[in-house]
Amino acid sequence: MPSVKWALEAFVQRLAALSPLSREDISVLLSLPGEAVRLRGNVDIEMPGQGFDHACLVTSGLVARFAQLSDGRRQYTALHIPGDMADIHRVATPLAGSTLQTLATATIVRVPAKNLKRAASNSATITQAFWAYSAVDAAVLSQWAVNLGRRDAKARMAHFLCEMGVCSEHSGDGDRHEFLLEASQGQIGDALGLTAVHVNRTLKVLRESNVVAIDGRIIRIQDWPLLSAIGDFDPRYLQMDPRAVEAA
Amino acid sequence: MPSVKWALEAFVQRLAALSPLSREDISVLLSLPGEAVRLRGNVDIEMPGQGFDHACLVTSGLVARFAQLSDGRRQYTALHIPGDMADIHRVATPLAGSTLQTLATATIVRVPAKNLKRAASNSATITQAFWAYSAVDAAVLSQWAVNLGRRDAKARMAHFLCEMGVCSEHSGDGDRHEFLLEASQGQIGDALGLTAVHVNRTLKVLRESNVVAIDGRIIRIQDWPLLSAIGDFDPRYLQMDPRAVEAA
DNA sequence: CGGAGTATTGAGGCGCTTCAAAGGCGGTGG
DNA sequence: CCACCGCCTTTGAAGCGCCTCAATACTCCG
Repeated sequence: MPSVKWALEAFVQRLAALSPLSREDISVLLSLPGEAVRLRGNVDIEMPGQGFDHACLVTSGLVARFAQLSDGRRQYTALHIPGDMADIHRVATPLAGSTLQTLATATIVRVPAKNLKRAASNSATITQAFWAYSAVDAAVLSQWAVNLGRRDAKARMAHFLCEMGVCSEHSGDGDRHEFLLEASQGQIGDALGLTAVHVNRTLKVLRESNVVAIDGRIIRIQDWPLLSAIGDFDPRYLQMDPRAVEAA
Repeated sequence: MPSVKWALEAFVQRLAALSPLSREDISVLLSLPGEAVRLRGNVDIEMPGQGFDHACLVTSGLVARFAQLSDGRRQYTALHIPGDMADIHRVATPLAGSTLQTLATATIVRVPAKNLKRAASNSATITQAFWAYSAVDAAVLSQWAVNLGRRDAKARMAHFLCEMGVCSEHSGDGDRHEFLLEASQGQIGDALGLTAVHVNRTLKVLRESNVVAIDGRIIRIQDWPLLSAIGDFDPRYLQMDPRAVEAA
């Protein structure tokens, strides 16, 4: 049961894994203020066009970053798990118009942007860590673009499930072979650029070939090697997987 | 005719527009060393898996950042015009496996990574500027993901042409209504997640409805309002367009 | 127990891909 | 200098993948 304190610690640990931080940096980051908020599913957290006052630290649940077309359809550009600071990039460019939405019930911590700015201004190593964090985020996004542009529905789904598996394992609850994915099929469609109906059919194919089993929103991956082959999945880009880091 | 000096100046100007830089920062950046290289089209600049020694400053021509599937198909994740530092994000996370390819003949400047690292380490404001630059790059990429996931070929092409128009105008050669796009239809397909054949058909539709005219690789946009309506294009995300910046 | 959101399945249609072939253009070598 | 070759563009025909519309059943919550 991730607490607010846990989420902040996880975030700082991730930063430290990407870029060296001094003991003082870490204590500055751990004492960042923030207001915890609990939200139900399918709620928009930030409105586009508004000023950027607060960054969003995910504490429990799942939060999607998305962009919207003028007709209202959405495309998720990232999914954030507990321990992620979903929109820290806006500290660097407040104009960037990304917006956030909860998938299921989630609790988030609203961290004032000016405190993040100040922390970055006062420590070059913190700025570098934020930059590295944003850069990994962008690397994940570029894999997402490949998924959308060049893979068919089955491969897209397989790649997505592998990514979610590795992330869940890293976030501490569940391992990659069995984890909770708190998203409806329509929301999965917004991640994969598919309709809800086709998400359903695609999952059915994977289920019937005994690659994955689905019980409610629990995903059990029965044949990881096959699934990652179908999705052409290489976990290195996540910079999260201990097994992959070893290999490098 | 963009020179090496011009490209570096354009890059520094762009940085300064995104994040405040001191006079000293600017002179440090302008004296960055680098080796100019001229490359023909369709050449891979960086191989994946190699270490990251040099960043790539585009001086003339067009350079694509891409990811590759195991079957060899490519998806471009960014197109870089003269004045862009194509892979500066790798200074922050060298593990990020983005690779570069020239589209047509291009000249680039290879800037040693360690000089960029040192410049960032010595100045917090330079680090912030690099971070902001990467963040805008990521914002463009997220629009690209929306394009791939949620728009059909015609809208995708329209959005792409609008983006290229604004970028060309900003880079100084041509305006948004008439510019040179040095890419084959197959390469445009790699940007849009389409086959070369369908790129051709899609362009034909746009030509026959008198929205754009194409003469070799010169794009003339005859009806900008209509094209940007078809593509649902809003230039603000580029953080490049003076008219859009005014509006904000 | 009723209602809203979600999952599931079918039928039909369109959009994009694949395969194929012909013509244009520039570069290279005999 | 011209013939040739490779790359690019263009167009056609056929097929499949995904979407749209639609209907039914399930689950959670008030």
